[in-house]
Amino acid sequence: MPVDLELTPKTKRPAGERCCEPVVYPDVQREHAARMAAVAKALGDPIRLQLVDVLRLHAGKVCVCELVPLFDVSQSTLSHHLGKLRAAGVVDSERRGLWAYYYVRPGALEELAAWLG
Amino acid sequence: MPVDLELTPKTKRPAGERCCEPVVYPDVQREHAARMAAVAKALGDPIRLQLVDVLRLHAGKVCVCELVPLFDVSQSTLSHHLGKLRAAGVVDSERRGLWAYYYVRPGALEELAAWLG
DNA sequence: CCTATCGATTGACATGTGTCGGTTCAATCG
DNA sequence: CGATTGAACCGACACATGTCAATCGATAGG
Repeated sequence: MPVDLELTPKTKRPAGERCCEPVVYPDVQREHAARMAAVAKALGDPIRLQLVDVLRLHAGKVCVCELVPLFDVSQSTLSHHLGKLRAAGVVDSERRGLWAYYYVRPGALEELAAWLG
Repeated sequence: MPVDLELTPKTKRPAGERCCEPVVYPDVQREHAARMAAVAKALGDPIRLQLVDVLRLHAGKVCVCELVPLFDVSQSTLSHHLGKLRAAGVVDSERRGLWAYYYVRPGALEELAAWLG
């Protein structure tokens, strides 16, 4: 798990010699990082982060019509943000008749939270 | 602190009446969210997240010349990513002669980590 | 000095993102 | 049925982002 980079003391490279051993970042960790980066990216917009915040404060499911007035953007923009959150697996929705209810997918933030420690 | 959204049972609005009370998202929380979103955005790229990962695994400072061979991108691209991380306050660097050493700024991830809790 | 190295900066480019106004479509009410 | 409503979808647009090759400034070695 811990990538073992040796921190060699630096001297100017003697022309043609490599700076340091070609350390490899393990593939497992690469996929791990890619998944977490996708979640972080989804949270990387103030509106989306606030959406998740509100959704988490109500453990239950929240109707879109209650989310829209919270923000200073159009309904279509909000729908777009919700779509991004869903695409990233952070959130999911359930349609009941005319209304759509969103909720944070349980465990969706776990991996990232654990990594951030 | 907890935004109190009442989850009113939904019936079709009688034309002209508002869907729900205009609940306000407190400004304090807005700034809080903006700060965290900025950090999340910085972590929202696989390479940048891996950079932070490597930097954290070495509690100390890591030379750029050791970071470059870890990734499959050009030196200038990596420099660009490091610049973004620094701009977001996640990382800082220290120049020693010809070399630049990067490290994760202590506490930089705390707020986001606590929120993800 | 002259030259090579480290790492940041610049310019260019294709692609992605946030935003909006309209439109669409299913569900609902009268 | 016909009209209305909630919410997703569709361009369109300006702007940001990730990437590279090329260049530059500072530093170090010979």
